[in-house]
Amino acid sequence: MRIYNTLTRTKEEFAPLEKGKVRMYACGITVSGEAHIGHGFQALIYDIIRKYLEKKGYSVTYARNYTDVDDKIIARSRETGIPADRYAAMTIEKIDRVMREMDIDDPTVWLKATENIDNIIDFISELIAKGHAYAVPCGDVYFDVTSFKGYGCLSNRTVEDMLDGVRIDNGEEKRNPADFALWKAAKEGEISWRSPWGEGRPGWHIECSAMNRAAFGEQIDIHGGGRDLIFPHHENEIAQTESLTGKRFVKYWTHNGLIKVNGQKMSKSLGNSLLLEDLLKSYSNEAIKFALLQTNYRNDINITDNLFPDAEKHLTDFYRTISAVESKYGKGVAGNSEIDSRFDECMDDDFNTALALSDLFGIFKKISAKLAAGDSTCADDVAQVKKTYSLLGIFKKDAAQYLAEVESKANNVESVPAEVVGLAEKRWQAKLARNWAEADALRAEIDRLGYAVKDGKEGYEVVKK
RNA sequence: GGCGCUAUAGCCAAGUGGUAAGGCCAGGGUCUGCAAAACCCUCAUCCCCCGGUUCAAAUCCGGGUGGCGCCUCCA
Repeated sequence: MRIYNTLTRTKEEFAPLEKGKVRMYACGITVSGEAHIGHGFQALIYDIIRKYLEKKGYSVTYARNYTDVDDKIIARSRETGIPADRYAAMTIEKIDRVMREMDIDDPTVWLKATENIDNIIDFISELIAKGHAYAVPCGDVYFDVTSFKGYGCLSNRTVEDMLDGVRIDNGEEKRNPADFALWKAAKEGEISWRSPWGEGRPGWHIECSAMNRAAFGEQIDIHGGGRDLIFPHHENEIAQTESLTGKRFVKYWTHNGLIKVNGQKMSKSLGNSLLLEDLLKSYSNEAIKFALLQTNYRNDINITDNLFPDAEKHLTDFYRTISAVESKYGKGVAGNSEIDSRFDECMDDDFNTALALSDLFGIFKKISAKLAAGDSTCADDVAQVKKTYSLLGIFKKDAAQYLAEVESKANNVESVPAEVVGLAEKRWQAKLARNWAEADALRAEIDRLGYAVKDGKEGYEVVKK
């Protein structure tokens, strides 16, 4: 199995530090707002990586964090009048709920910054003792980037490079503009904890280093997060942890691509954030996953208007086939090793979910052909597909349940005006009377109103064009 | 200005040395009063440009150009 390592910019053969065991950590969400599709994608891909490693026989410990104290949370707290800790807890609850709706599993361990304040303070104290960090009179503590020779190794930049674009705030008392905060002194009315440097709160980067150490010790196998975290967040984690331990912190650094909407970066300022909660109103969680996994996790995903509808359509087709097979032959027995080994072959190459999903079209073509030919082994193939692909979070539902869900979500999106419904009914009657001229005239009328009539065997359906 | 990612058909997208997967769209056909659906067929002599390495390159190297991102909070 090969994994792309951001540190070396190559795909490397995967071999954990300790045989048979994998320690992995993925940076979670700063809980200042709602979960968007980018958060969902990141949670999804690391959930899949964890599950695939387990399938390969590894015993995986997977930790994720919630950053539950930061500037934005404090700002939200001010705006809403809700205490920061309560605001964070409420947001976490909301995010957890939507992730469950997405059917993304919890990690082995959930870590929260506010529950690790002692670990963070210890970590900072040790850095100061070793000469890698310094406290300034106002109560801030900074990491001294010049004290760590490897600084910049992940993002491939030097301290000089960084000074080029760094913003210098006059209020800060840093020795070097590239130094970053480990501890921030509390301002009036802010949530804070007692520390050797006064009342304050942890900086963002230190929490991941400290919680990693608390959860795993000095070294881990896989560390993940969005590509936007490479610098400065992950660079700083390396600096903090490695200057303390003197050991390589992470064996494989992995980074997922970001979500773009019609070619533009998704951001709050552009107002194009797609919230999971909203998407789930229109699409099944499986369609959302299918859509996201059609692109390699390392690439950015460009969400175009037809991405989710197409994914839903494909899944609907697949589920219809599953339904037809199961109603004829019942539930089969998974035993098609070809489907499963081909899937593993794709996943072994840096979790190539895009390739694995594209195989489904061929697989279902064969299943349909078998069904038409009266070959009952198609039921076994269906059972295998469900078993194999459930790792990606699809085909986990009962076919009837899925089809009903999609229908109700589709109805949720479009409601047909009564006028059109009336015309369609008139047309159906004309059709039954074999009055083709009138039926066609009514079809044209409905068409003008922006709807289309589709006849089935037993009735008709009206859809928005 | 520095750093990184990326460039494959109208669109999405896989493919890291052996001669272009898959999906959408489009076109043709079968079927059906018509339409839709379904099914079948077709759809990149070529992978941004220019050089180089090689028997062989979309794939490796060098140089360009374009797009995106990071350098401030960000999955």
